Amino acid sequence: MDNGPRERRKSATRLALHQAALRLALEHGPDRVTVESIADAADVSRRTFSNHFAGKEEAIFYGDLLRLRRLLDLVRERPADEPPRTALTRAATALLAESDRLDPAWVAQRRLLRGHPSLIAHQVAAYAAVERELAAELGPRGADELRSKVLAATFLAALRAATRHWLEHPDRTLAEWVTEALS
Amino acid sequence: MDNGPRERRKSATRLALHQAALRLALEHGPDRVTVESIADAADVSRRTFSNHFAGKEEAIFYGDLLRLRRLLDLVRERPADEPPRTALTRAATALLAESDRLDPAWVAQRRLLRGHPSLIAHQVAAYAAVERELAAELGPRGADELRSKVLAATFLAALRAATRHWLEHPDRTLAEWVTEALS
DNA sequence: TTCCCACTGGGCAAACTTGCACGTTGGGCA
DNA sequence: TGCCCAACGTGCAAGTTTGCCCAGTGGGAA
Repeated sequence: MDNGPRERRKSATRLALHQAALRLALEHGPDRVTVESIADAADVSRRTFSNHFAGKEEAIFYGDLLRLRRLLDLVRERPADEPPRTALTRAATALLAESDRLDPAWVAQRRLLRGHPSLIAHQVAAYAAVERELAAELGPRGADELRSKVLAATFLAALRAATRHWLEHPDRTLAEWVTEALS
Repeated sequence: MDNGPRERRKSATRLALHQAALRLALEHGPDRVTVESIADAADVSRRTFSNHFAGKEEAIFYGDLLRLRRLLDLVRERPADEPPRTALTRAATALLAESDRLDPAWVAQRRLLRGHPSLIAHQVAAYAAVERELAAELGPRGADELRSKVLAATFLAALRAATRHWLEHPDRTLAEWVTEALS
């Protein structure tokens, strides 16, 4: 983390592109949004958009990617001798504790997904990549290769299920659903 | 005027540096402000400051420079057959009409000048350069070389005098003082 | 079908910003 | 007086953004 003006500017434009993409997608529907309109909304050239994202879907899901990477970091921050399942549960709890103020953009993003199967392809690809990283992180904690993969897959699946469930039953907090799902 | 993202960003940086410089100079005094602190306040590197301004004084007076350049443009916008003095008067009136919402930063800037003679050197240099440009603009309107220079000099001097007077006697508007001074 | 056109992805050079390094300067202190 | 050091100005290479370019794609009209 260099934290000089250069890095700050770079992630600022990336964030601006993501937020513009998400806002426009929610506003007009994901299909009626052009890369150019996103770039304009972020006060950046179309070319610069391509420097950051391979397509509008990637820009829309950038927030999700950040969230997943944060989860990975939290897992890595767990003590190295912690058993795999404990580390995963604690990391998930920590992630939810960080974002207790429920990010409305993220909720909107989730709802956006439901009606647009084309977007889901990118979503699962992103999750698959993170899943591999997550499994790799579990090896050093005493899980063989297969068990690592299974744990990572089921863990993320449980998270997704709890989130989906929460969107339909907001009567309890997301944290509660997640805790229950992980048990 | 290209008005693409690049130009917008560039003048935004310049403006941010100017405003940071002015704010810090008013806050701590012009002598106790370093180039680095200005750059930090504008979220820009020290090197970038040097790419825009030769020194902190230039950054502080950038607003003045913009104002003078705007005056020059207004003179150029006057009909080409308008006699020199009329064009000058009308341009000054137009400039005042544009900035009727009295820019508090500009007022503060003027007050800042009064206690710091070192800053005045830069100020007069800037005015001298504009004065030459202004004189050059008067030639095509039927004034010989000497008369152009005299007109430009007296015109700017009258503006400065009216402004100074207004700072001490804010009981009438700047526009009124200027109109009176130019007559 | 064929043509047209908006949208897209990406190569390329130029512009802008940045980090680093180096030499200079001017004020404070031993 | 001589030394030290913060602030400054600037050359240079690398990173980022931009404008312009061209080729590929897909959907709609002739």
